[in-house]
Amino acid sequence: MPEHSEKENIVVRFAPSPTGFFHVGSARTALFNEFFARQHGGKFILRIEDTDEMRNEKRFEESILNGLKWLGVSYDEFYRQSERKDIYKKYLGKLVEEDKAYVSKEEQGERSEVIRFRNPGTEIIFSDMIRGEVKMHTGDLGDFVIAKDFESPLYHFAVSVDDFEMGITHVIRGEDGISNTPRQILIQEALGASRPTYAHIPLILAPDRSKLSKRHGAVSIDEYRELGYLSEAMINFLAFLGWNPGGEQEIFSKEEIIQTFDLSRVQKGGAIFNLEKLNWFNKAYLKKLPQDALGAQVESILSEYYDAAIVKKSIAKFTPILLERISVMEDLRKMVADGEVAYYFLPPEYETDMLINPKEKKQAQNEEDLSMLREKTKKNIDEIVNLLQKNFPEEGSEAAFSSERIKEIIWKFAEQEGKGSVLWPMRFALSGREKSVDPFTLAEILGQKETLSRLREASQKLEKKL
RNA sequence: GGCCCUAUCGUCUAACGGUUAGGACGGAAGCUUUUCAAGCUUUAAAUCCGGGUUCGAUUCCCGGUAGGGUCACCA
Repeated sequence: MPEHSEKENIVVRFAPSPTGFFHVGSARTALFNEFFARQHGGKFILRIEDTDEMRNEKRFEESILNGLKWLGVSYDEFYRQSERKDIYKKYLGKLVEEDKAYVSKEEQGERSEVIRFRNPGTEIIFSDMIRGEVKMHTGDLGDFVIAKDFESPLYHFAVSVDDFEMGITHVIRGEDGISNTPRQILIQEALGASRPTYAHIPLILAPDRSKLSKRHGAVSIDEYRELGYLSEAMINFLAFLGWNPGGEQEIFSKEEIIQTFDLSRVQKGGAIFNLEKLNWFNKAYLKKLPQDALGAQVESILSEYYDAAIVKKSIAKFTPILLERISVMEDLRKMVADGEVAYYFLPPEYETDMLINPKEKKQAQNEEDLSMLREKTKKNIDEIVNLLQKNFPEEGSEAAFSSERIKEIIWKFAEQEGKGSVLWPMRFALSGREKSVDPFTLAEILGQKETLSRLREASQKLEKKL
């Protein structure tokens, strides 16, 4: 709701260096820049800081670009520092000419000559939108190196020149940049540039409160995307790490975030990257997605493991059930690996006595009790078969074979005999698992024919043990 | 170590001098078609410590402690 957008011409930049895969912390910095720019109708510049030829890699730049695209971050201008060497050279020459920098003979280090900044050693006070006034001495910085030679500017110099040339009004970056600020301000002053407003956002931490890095698991945006996380969830999660609009609503679309975003409400302390909360966000967004789109994804994953035709047949029925159990698409593969999906497609294999309700089985004192339980369980399964056959006379009337109808038919009998003694065996006969969806839903998914076949199979297995 | 930043439930956070310190994730318990899942309900759980200022401090100030960042011819 910014009404003042026209007044100030805001220009921000996101300036990553392509020396690693797109980190979630970087992603959040990019997002905060974008929120701020969009809210104020300002300009958002993407600047690849690739002055270190030894460490840059094209694949890292691609990772950043792909990640930004995935997060829906669009930029108004794009630059690579490696393509701007003439500009740096010009300013370097100017500073040397004005004796604000000088070519220095070196006794140690890689090369015998570098360009150093003539540090006036003044005290720098700058205001930070998040932290307030920050004061630092620059004397102990000495005459720091700003370029290896006229062709090879170093980070601080390139940043300062670019921020100046590009008219950057607000520098929004990670807290690790805070101690770089005085050096950059010194260079700005030498350049005659105006000073941007700073906002140093807190770092994203690992669970042990150290800086989040590869040894803590997935830290790159690429990994989360590949695991099937939804970009909406990632955006929401990242935005709420260190910032929140104050109310009790947690689910915010990117548009809503842009509307309410406020740098002065950004937290000062670092925030731990909490995967469980991310998963919760993901699940919430998963639920909001249209079922058929999700069904297509579920189908394509399951078809890798099971007969595609069978998967296709009842995809619409079990997609919602599967979705209830996962927070990320990738979890579906885990479910398959854990055998939690197979019974939809293949007749289950199990120990016969597993058909007996475990609560009853536990109470059995001896072989005789157990035998009686087998008999009772078989009787109950037979009755279920009987009821089903009686009520669904024609084979193949799949449409009528609904969970509601099945429940209606079985329910009275189940209540009569004890729900546990009827429902457990029924469910187990159909799934072969101690944990599964409820028997009625499962029966509907399997269809009349398969349901009866599995029940009869169970009955026969019990028969053999009697 | 120097400089700098930070400090509310386990975690993310709300409360910008007066609240039974609120919400969410996660945990526990209960309910539901005696398994799961989902859902709903309930519940445990925090102002780092010590001094000030003030009628009154989570909130303001100082000190301590703890954590973090940064100190390149990397970015």
